[in-house]
Amino acid sequence: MYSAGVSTSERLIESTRELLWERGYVGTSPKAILERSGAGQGSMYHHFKGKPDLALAAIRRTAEEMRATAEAVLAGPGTPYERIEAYLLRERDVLRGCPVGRLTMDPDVIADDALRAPVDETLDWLRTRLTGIVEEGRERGEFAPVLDSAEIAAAVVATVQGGYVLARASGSPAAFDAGVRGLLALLAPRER
Amino acid sequence: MYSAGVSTSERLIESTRELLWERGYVGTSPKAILERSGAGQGSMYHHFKGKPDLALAAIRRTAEEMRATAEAVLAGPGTPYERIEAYLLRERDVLRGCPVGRLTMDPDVIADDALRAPVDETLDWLRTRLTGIVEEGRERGEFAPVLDSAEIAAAVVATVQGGYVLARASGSPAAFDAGVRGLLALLAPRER
DNA sequence: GTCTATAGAACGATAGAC
DNA sequence: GTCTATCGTTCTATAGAC
Repeated sequence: MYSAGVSTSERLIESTRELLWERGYVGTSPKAILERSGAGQGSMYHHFKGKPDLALAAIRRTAEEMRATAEAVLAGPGTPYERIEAYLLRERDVLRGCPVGRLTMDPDVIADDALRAPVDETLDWLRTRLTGIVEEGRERGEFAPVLDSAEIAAAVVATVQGGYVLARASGSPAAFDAGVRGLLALLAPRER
Repeated sequence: MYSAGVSTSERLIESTRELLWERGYVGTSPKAILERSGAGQGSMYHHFKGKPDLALAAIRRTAEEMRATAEAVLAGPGTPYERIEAYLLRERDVLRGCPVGRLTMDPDVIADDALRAPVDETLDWLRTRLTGIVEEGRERGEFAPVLDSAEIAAAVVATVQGGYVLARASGSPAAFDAGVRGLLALLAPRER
């Protein structure tokens, strides 16, 4: 028998994902999740052990989605520089911030190893993925040999994460764009 | 008549500053502030209109302090590159994150123009200050003329703010250091 | 200026009927 | 599997004594 819509547990997870992105873990209450999902109190505690358990399911899915989105761009065509450029310039809802990175400012997420793990793994995967691309560019002569691939990769991810901070502080995506363009200018292959 | 210790309103502000840094605005309750400061319920509402008012006083002071700390390094001796390097490498309690930047992930701070203002102004001041230093370096020939000073400044601030994210995600300051070193390597004056 | 008492709402979770 | 009812606590704020 096919359901006309989505399952209750599915709606709970999706509503939690939205709220975690908007308000973080500390700022998201079970009550708000229930209101958004349309589920009742009992349903939530039937499908999940509690707020941390539901949040974990939501965070895991968000992390997985972020990874897939990044991979789609990073595995695209072009030189290493062009692929990094594509990643940095890809369309983003800048003022909403990074749904994964923002969780690092949540004390209850950082304090809980299970909740922090998917955040850590995702950002670590991204750095490792970018390290490989930078390394490829170094071997090709696109990037200077003196550069450390892992350090450049960290700088790329940090610029994005920090760009969100600047944009949200100023209420405009302009600061994010400026930081990204600055980094790309520094990274750009130049005649030497 | 001199007080033996600090005033109650002073202790309230300092306790709020600590809690905002550790737990953010949403995660900080008046009750927690009272417990940490040792003040009673009545004292807090005598000196401040409520949580937002007290938080505003705390945020303003933290912003002022951050600006003074940055200025102390940026106004130091050395070439523009050396001063930026000194800023990036200055000792930090990396895992605690930035007491100002972390507030951008707080929905209630971003939603309140009065609370967001000191955050915006501080990061904006920092970018402007760095823009001037980069511009000076460009004029001296330390940085390539093709570089946009404001964009480089934004990249510098973003790397720091994003470095905190990476460090907190991984539970280690190493990722912060890597990003900073990556940026410095890209920025370093090279023979051309 | 500080204290205790109290308020109404929201928090996170559980119980038990259906 | 979903619902309503309820629990004990915390949240933010106010009242009023001292």
